[in-house]
Amino acid sequence: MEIAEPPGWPRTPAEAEAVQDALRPRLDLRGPGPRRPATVAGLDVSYAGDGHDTGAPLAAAAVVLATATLEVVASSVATGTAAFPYVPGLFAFRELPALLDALRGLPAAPDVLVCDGYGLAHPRRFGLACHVGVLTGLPAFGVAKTAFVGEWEPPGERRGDSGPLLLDGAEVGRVLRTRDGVKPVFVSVGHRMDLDTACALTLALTPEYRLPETTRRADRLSRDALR
DNA sequence: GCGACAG
DNA sequence: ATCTTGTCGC
Repeated sequence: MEIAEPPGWPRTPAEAEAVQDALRPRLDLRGPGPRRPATVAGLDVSYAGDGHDTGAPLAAAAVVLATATLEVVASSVATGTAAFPYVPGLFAFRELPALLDALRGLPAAPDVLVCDGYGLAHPRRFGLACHVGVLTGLPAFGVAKTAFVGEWEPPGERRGDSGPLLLDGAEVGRVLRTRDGVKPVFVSVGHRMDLDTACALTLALTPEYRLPETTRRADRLSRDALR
């Protein structure tokens, strides 16, 4: 798929925040999410050695699944190096260059992008899923494995149970149980999506495991590409 | 000021 | 994120 090259990549935290502020006006949080997405792409990045080092070798993967059958219909990998230090809140800049390269390798644009991390549930309300969504123009949301910001209460123990992730009184995400009695995941919208649709899609992508099949496939592909 | 902090 | 042994359970 085609993706316009961003103006430039930041090298310092201050520059990174400036980029976020420049992209923020392009965020589309209106209206419902995609009606009936035929395909969903999972994105993930794996590192060699210490994932904190700048310059660490990495591999980014994009795996497209048919929403109905969860079968892989396309995939792409891109290797590179971490061009930005790991800074909670700015970690999108570490993975973005390689992730966009991986997406460019796809034969066609998927209907939705699922990121391994956060969207609006972010200190500056602009996590990885927001960057990816704005830069590709595609609907995007994030599914994170651990808490980052906001207040929340553990949801019920059954798959499908959920509760709000609140930041300053606003629901910026949802804590969702994808498996009975298993630690919940944190879902938040990135671009051209609504929370209900994002949570419904997350459940559709987790018929067997806690994490979405999309991110599981992308994780395996990126990890394999590293060796 | 101190600690916590997606991957 | 990655580095690792053993262990519990379907």
